[in-house]
Formats: sequence, C-alpha cells, structure tokens
Amino acid sequence: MGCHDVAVSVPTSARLLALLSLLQQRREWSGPELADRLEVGPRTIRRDVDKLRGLGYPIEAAPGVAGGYRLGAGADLPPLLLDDAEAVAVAVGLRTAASGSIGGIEETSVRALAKLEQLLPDRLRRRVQALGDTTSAFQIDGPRIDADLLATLASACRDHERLRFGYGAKDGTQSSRETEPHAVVHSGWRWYLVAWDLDREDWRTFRVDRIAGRPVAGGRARAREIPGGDPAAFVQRSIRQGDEVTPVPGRIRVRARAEAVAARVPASRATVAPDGDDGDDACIVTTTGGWSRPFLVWMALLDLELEVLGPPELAAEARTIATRLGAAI
Amino acid sequence: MGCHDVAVSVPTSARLLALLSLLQQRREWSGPELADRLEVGPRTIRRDVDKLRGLGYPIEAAPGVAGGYRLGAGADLPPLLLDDAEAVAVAVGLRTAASGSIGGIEETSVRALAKLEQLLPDRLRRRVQALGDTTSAFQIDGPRIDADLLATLASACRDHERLRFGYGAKDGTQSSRETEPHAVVHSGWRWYLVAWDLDREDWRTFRVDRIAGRPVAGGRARAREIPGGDPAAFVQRSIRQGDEVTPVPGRIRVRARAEAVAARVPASRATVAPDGDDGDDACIVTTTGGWSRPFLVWMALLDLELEVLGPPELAAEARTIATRLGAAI
DNA sequence: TCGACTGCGGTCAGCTCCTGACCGCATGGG
DNA sequence: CCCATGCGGTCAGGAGCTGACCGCAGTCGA
Repeated sequence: MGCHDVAVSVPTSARLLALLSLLQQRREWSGPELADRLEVGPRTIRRDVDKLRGLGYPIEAAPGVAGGYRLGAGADLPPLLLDDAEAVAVAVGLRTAASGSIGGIEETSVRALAKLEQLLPDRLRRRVQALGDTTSAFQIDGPRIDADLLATLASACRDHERLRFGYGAKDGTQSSRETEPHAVVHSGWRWYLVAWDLDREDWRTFRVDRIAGRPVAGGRARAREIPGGDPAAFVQRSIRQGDEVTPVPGRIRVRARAEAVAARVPASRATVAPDGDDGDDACIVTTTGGWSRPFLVWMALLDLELEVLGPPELAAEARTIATRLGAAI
Repeated sequence: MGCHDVAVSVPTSARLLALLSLLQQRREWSGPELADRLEVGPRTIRRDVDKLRGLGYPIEAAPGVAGGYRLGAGADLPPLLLDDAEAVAVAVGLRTAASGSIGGIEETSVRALAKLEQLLPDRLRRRVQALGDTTSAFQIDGPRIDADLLATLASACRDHERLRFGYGAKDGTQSSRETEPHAVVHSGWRWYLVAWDLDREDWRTFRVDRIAGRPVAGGRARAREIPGGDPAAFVQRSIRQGDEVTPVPGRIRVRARAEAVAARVPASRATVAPDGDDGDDACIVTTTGGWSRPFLVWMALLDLELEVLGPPELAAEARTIATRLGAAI
C-alpha cells in the first residue's frame, strides 16, 4: 500500500509521512503499535507525534489502557494519503461533479481534477477512464462534455502552456487554433475556454463542446492580462454581444406550493417562483439555461399537475414523449 | 493556503511537505524560485528534490533557460495537498459517487468519504453539507440515501466503534439497536449495514435507509469474524432467505439494436439483451433492482419506440406520466 | 482498591544529517 | 556565442535526531 520502506534514505521525513498515512488509515493507534510498524522506539514515536502537531496536524491522544493516538479535524486539511481504489473513486467523483450534476462547484472540480490527473499513475488513469466511459451515458442535461478535455484545458491554463486544437465554429467551418489558454469558465450550463488566439492576435472565447479531438500542448505561454481581469465577465460579454444564440428558457406551471417544488428541483438548473395569480398552490419553474428534454422529464417526475407555458418547442417535446410513453403500454 | 511557515520547528520535513505542495500547485518551478519561496539556498532545494525522488515521487527536471522542476505521475499517488475549495469539491464528488450515480465504486467512495470527513475542518464540512443539501433533490433513483450517514457507518466499521441507532423494521415498529458495525455493503441499489447486534447477540443486516436519526457512537467493538468471511455474501444470504420483498424488475422492449441502447443505459442499473425474435433491431432492457419511475423516464429519453413488457405497475406508471405530459400542453 | 497499560516529558551522550558555501560540469534557448 | 538552468562533488560547522533511562499522570478492568 505504498509504504515503500524507504526509511533508509530520509529517515525522519519518510517516517512522518508514513505516520500520517497510518493515522489516516485507521482512527486509533497505540504508541507501541506505531513504534512496531515504523521500526523505531516508542520515544521516537512520541517525538514524531509532537512534530506533526508542530506542523499543524491535530493529533489527539488518550492515556489509559484503551488509549492511543488519533488524527482529528484541524484548521487545515492534512495531505490526503489515498490508496489506489480511493484515488479512483475521487477522480470519478470529480468527473461527475465537473460534468455539472452538482451545481456551483464545477470549476473547482475541474481544477482539482486537473491536479489529480497529473499525479495519477497510468494504471489508475486507465481505470478511471474505463469507469467514466460506462458512466457517460448518465450525462443527462446540457451539451455532452468530456471531463478529460476539461482537465487538460485547466492544466494548460494553470501551467501557462500553449494549446493547439481543432475548433468548429457555429457555421460549421473547422479551423485549427493556436492558443494560450487562460481560464476555463462554466456559464451554468456550458463550458468556455478563454484564451489568447495567437493567429488572430486577440482574446477569444471557445465553446469547449466545439473543440474537436485532443488538444496538443506546445510551448510556454506568455503572461497576459485578460481585459477586465475577470474571465467570467469576459465570457459574459463575449457571448452577449456575440453571435451566440441565447438559449430559450423553458417555463412550466406546477400546481403545488413553490417551496414544495423548490425542494425537489436542483437550484442550479431552474428557479421556482410562486405564481402571481394563484401563489398559494401554484408556481412557475424557469430553467436557468435553455430548456431541455431532460428538464421536461424532471418535471414529469414530480408527479404533479403541469402546464407548459413555453416555448412552443417545449410543448411539442412534451407531446412527443407523451406519445412515446402512451404507445409503450 | 495552508503554508504555515512552521519552518522553524521541523525544518526539513516541513520543507519537503511544502515543496510537494508547491509542485502540485503549479506544474513548473525553477530552482531559484523554489529556493526563494522556501527561504533556503538553491543547493538545499536540489538536495530536497533528491530526497523526494528517494521517497518515490518522480520529479522531472529540465536544464537550460526554460528548464525547471515538475512533478510527474509515478508509481504511487503522492499525498494530495488540496486547498479548501478543492477539498470541498472532492467531498461533494464523493458524495454523489456514493449515492450510486456511478456504479461499481459506491463502496470505495464511501470509504474515501469517511476518511476525508474525519479530516475535514468544520468550516469546510459545513460548506459540503450546504452544497449537498441543495443537491439532494438530484437523487434520481432508488431509495434516498444520506452520504453523511454512510460515511459515519463506514467510519464505525473501520474504527471498530459501537453504534446505537433507531431502526424501523419493515412492519413499521421502531426499535433502538446497540451494534458493533462490521461492513457497509451496496447491493446495486440499496445499502446495508452488517453488524453484530449486542442485544440479540447475533449478526444482523440493517437497511441503511431504515436507520432513523444520527447514530450515536459508544465504545470499542470486539473483534469478531463475520460468518463466511464475506460481508457481501452474508447480505446476499440474509436478504434472500429473509423477509425482504424482492423487488420486481422492469422490462421494456426497445426498437433499436442492443449495442446502440446499451451505450446509453448505465450498465449498473439495467442490462440490455437482443430480443430473441427480432435481435437485429429490437432489444429488451431489464432493470438490475426493482423498476422505478426514473427508469421509465430514462427510457423515454432515448427517443426510441418502446414497449413496456412488465410489470403491470410499470405500464400504469407510463400511462400516468404520458397523461401528465399530455395534459400539460 | 489496585495494578497494568497507556501517554507525557525531561535529560544525556552519541551520532547522523543537514545546511550553505564553494567549485566545475552539462544542457538548452535566444 | 552567452546565459540561465540543473547536477553533483566537497568541506566544515552546527543543528537535529535517536535510544536509553527516569518518574509522572490518567484510565480501564479485575
């Protein structure tokens, strides 16, 4: 389990790390037990515990026959020592979190994922990939996105690395872009890459779902300042002024109190407001981004009386699904 | 960002940890840069890098003016040094992974979550909680489960701690159980706790979704051997012989090739097989656990011609949803 | 109540190791 | 070509670590 037994080379540092690892694996350890494991005297263990405490890790200790050491929750998170399976679980969890099934932490998840993927041994990366593949069918909403791609982009931003990738513009034309990535931004239902386009010599925002194939890294990026300083604001501006079609939100009226409905609708995807006329037992649900078929289905799952207010396409979609299900019996 | 500057107390160990942290934060660092950050001479940095290499961390270095150090992927995962936001993202990701939206790694996720939650500073735990709450509405399938509760149970198993909790049996009677938890098992769509029941003096399996309130920890558990050794097998036996109602799987016929459908249905939730009569352009999808309303909805989302084969309740459900959507227009 | 086991911390001698300083070398980019 | 970088050797002083011993104070079980 990654214990190495390198105690030969850097005795005390290696031992401190090993000690931390042991303390994370099990909650309670007695001094002699630890001394035995680490092949040092009990006195040294006591001193090591003191050192870890000095480093900020809160190690509690209890005297008595049932006593021992335990690592508690402190002011800072200690270095996490994960075994293989746990690391895979973390990576997979971050991928789903990044794909937006959570709301509010997508960008952080991508950052953490980028960090993790860089350190992940190959054998584990393959396992993550395999699990991710069987899972991708779960992507329920919004454009399908690729967590690996996001992690790659985020790494490039963090490490100031140039990227070259194929990009399909909205009119369908493919082009190859040489860029210096600066930020990955999540708009609530779409991912964007803010980068300096070396050929066009200007800032551009790229829709991540339109990037084709694997980006190729190449060379260092120069330090540049995004106009306005805030990547998110930059994306906002460029898609507002831009040629982006603003997605049409879907609106559905539900016969139930707003609070009851809000509790069952993910806040990141839709907002719930009491119906003006009949606020006590009806409310209106509006999607955050554009409407989508899955949104409709979520609403149907509520098992409450619905009324599609718009747009007409949403109503048409409702009819289609209703017909499908009706015909299935 | 958790830098501490405790370089006073345990110089080299603290510095090694800090160095590892820096190398995880950014991909590329030059020697003088690191020396400056850690307030030591460049020579010491070189030596520290060597030490880390000796500990098994693959640090690559490039000479030349564009050179520097970078931490690569090695045989083992180095201790992960996460900042606050990243730690929260990891915790949230693990919670969703544990709630079964992934398939195949639920139990590992719970283990990792237990480890993480024990180390998580309070302020971060609160943030995780908050995010988890707004998210819980997303639980789409199976009984609603509480990731916190699972983590608590997993901790107790790992640490051999007794737990007392309220339990609602299937006939509705509430009782208080004093247990020594031994394993948390995921059956594919339900969670079970395998524990020694101190009052009944025998092994029991508890359905986690029937545990009421927060379990209370109390005292050490004695080491005991689960009959048969394998907790999963034990759960299998006890729910098979047991009074558990085996859930009725749902079966739906889809007019499309099996491979095409399989790619869009999470393997952990349902199996896809070619239709005997008409294998080339029809297949039958069978749920792993019992059928559920969300399962039906997944199928409707495929936008393919469906036929509900059974059970009758599933057909009735389809009719209900179809009616709801039909009436919504 | 007692004893056994635990953790705590002080002290000491010996020895490991760590550090900063200096050196020359190899490498890669501008 | 020149520069900045990483590499590794050596040296001397000093800091740090280790194991051994001691007595103390909690806590649990008998």
